[in-house]
Amino acid sequence: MKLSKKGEYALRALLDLAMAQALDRTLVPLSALAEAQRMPATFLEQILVQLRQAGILASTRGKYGGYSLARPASEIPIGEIVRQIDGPLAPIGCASVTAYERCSCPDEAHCGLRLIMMDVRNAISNVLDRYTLAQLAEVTLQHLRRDGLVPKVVELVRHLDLSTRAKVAAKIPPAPLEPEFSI
Amino acid sequence: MKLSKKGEYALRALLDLAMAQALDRTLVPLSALAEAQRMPATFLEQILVQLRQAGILASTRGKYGGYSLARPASEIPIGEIVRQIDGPLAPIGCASVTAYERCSCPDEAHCGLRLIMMDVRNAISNVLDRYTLAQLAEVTLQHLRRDGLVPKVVELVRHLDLSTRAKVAAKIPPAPLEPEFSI
DNA sequence: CGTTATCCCAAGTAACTCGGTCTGCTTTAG
DNA sequence: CTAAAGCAGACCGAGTTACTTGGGATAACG
Repeated sequence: MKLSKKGEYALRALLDLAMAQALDRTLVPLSALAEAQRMPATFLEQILVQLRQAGILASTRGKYGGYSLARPASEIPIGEIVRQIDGPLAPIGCASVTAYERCSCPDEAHCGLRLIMMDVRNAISNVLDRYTLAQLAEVTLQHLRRDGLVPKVVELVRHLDLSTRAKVAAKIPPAPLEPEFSI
Repeated sequence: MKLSKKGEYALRALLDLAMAQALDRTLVPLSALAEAQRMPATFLEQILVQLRQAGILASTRGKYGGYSLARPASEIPIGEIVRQIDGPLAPIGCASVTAYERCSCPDEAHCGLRLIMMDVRNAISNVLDRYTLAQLAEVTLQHLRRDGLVPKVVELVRHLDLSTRAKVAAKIPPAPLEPEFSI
């Protein structure tokens, strides 16, 4: 029931991005994301491209460019990220809701295995599809604040020319406004 | 969050074995298990060996031999089978209860990802560690009975010389008696 | 303009895993 | 002795994973 490294890196990067955004650093370069969580930058790049193509991430090119969330973090369920990178949540195809696939067993109608695996898939979905990136970021920030800390990614962005970066960031068209929390 | 084919085959074979046992066919040859669920016999064999070494399965060699459960089906949680074949249930090592492993993130104490993945691992465990093979077999048998059917594996064993097979089966030392149901 | 920091994209790749097969035993009932 | 079973383990091709490499395209800044 493993999550791939790719999936893990995607979640780490997005979590950092969401926290940075919550602290008004909306545009974060790949290098900062990679360093903050000690992930191989070139590998992470592929993942971020995939997330952009999936409409989860937006990017700004050129000097002082970087990545930002394409939508408010509160509208990005963790399950969407995992599905995008690692495929369906269900342990076997015939138990999947979003990507059902017939399995090899001769009699699916009477297959107890399928029933139990549907339970598992629902249990997973009940966690991953309920939590959003915003909640995940909020919880993590609370933990950090409690110990008087700031996310490493934010530290790293601080060193950069902030005034210019802010100008670039300001150009991002539909300023992703955070709607009210609703859970 | 996939279950491997190996894990799937293990569960299918054990489910058939448990159903066969519930219908007084305690000793089932590899060939019947493989055919009943259309699994490649030589591959399945490796899996069954692994399950025997793990103390889940017992085997009887020689003509009219076969496999049987090493313990009552009610004492074999599905989670144990999955862990044995596919490793820990947790999506990432640092969220595992039974096989914790430090992850690469620089600050595990404040890692929100870990928290949510522990939720996932608990959700999975709440399904797989609560259901036993006996319950799985019972549910499946009920479904079959409702439609007047019998598990294919039992059909297949029927064709074999039953009197001899029963004699062989009788030799299995501590007749795995089914204790009272306790859920 | 050129430099520099950034993202974009496609290809390559080493190691590993998956899903098996093949070969040749040993054990046991008849 | 033979047939039916399990045992042991080497082998293998294809795919996946987790990366790296290399060569652009963009955009700010001097």
